[in-house]
Amino acid sequence: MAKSTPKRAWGEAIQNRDEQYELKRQVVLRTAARTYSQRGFYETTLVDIAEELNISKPTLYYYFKSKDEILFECHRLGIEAITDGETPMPAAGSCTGRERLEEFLRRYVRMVVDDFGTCLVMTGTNALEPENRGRVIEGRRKIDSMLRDIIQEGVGDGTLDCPDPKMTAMFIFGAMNWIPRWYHADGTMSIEELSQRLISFVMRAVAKDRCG
Amino acid sequence: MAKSTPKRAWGEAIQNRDEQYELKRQVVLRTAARTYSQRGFYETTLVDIAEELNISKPTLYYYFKSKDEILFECHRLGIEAITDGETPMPAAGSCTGRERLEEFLRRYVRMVVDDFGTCLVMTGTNALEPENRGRVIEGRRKIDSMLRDIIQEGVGDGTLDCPDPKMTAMFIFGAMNWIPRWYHADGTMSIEELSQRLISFVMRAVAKDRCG
DNA sequence: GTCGGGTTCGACCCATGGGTCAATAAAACG
DNA sequence: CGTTTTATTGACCCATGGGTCGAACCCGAC
Repeated sequence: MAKSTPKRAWGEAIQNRDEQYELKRQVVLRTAARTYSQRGFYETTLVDIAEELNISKPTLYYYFKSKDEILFECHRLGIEAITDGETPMPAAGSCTGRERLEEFLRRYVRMVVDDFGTCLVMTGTNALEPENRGRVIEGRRKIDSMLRDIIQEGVGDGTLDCPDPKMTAMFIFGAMNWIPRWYHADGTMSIEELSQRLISFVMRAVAKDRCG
Repeated sequence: MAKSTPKRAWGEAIQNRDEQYELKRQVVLRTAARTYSQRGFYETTLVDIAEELNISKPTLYYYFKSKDEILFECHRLGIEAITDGETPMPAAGSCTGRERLEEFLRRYVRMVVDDFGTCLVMTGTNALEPENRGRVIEGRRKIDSMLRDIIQEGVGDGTLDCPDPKMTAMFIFGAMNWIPRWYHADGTMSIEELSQRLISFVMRAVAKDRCG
């Protein structure tokens, strides 16, 4: 039960005040994301999160204004991992739709196995307050249309082939969003391997020319 | 807000006592399943369900012993829709693995768009009490291995082809379990059409010989 | 009728858990 | 060293919602 450092609750190196603050916020978010994903949002109490960090509940309120906000930040980070990746997606037209699809899938899988991505797809948006909820839904919608557009592009340039791009996108999202429910990074299979398998599965389904 | 029959809350024809009881139980379950799926388990209060039925909360307790039991029954019905279908799955060996796969997918999609099936895949098992939870997980495990076995069979008889049947099964379940999150039977697309699209998507990915 | 069981509900109980506050401890500052 | 600012917490508040209970109600049977 006791974490690695029983005395120094947070246990990071000393930095200046503001950095320290931001750093602790991040730690809270990671922990919360993990706990929300594992036990579910409503099954997780703020005391649970606090205990995992060896701090007290009111301290959480020093960094966040509500349980809801914590969840929202987790979702936001998950979404941004896709929409504002450090290296941007190759622009439409710069390569084939099929290549862009592969790149998108690789990114999305990487996102979805991360704490925040997992939290995004495991906890529904129901829990969020109306305003935050709207923002998250908007973000997801954006990601949805990214994939849809890529598929459409691939159909256009002849590298992909499927009857209904919109529905196909949903099937693909389903396959990927389900990953956190069964995949656990316990060494038996690397993320790269997982990602590769998913890509070949999808490619067999939608690529124009067959390739095992 | 007011339902069709403001006076007679339940609104079915009169039957004998026991049938009436069973019938009302079923109505409660359907309503609960729908509400749980739409708003989420924790966002749904027993009063919500009661109001939707024009009855009071204590009446629910005349038919069920807890909120948890209601959810469990919903899950149970969802699972049984697959495991104990009226017409049993064709036995292994009676036809090709590929044919059995198609049949399984058709069944599963039909299940997943039904109220209970939707509830099963939308609400996590976290909400359930340990005992019921175990039973549900056991049921899901059984369904999982059904699909896995079918795929394996297909690989064995040469009608299917995929590198990792276990993982492939998970991708397929993901694609199907995600359906309730975007598909709504509002007339624009029939369940049969949906089912057919899903099947061709999956078949392109795992069938040995290509067929658009 | 009126009796008796099946059915329904208003009113209540109470544990849970999100959220607050005033008081402390720990740094930073001079 | 005081003093101010930042960080942390024990103790508390209170709305919510699952669950209970006894009274009332309905309805068929004698």
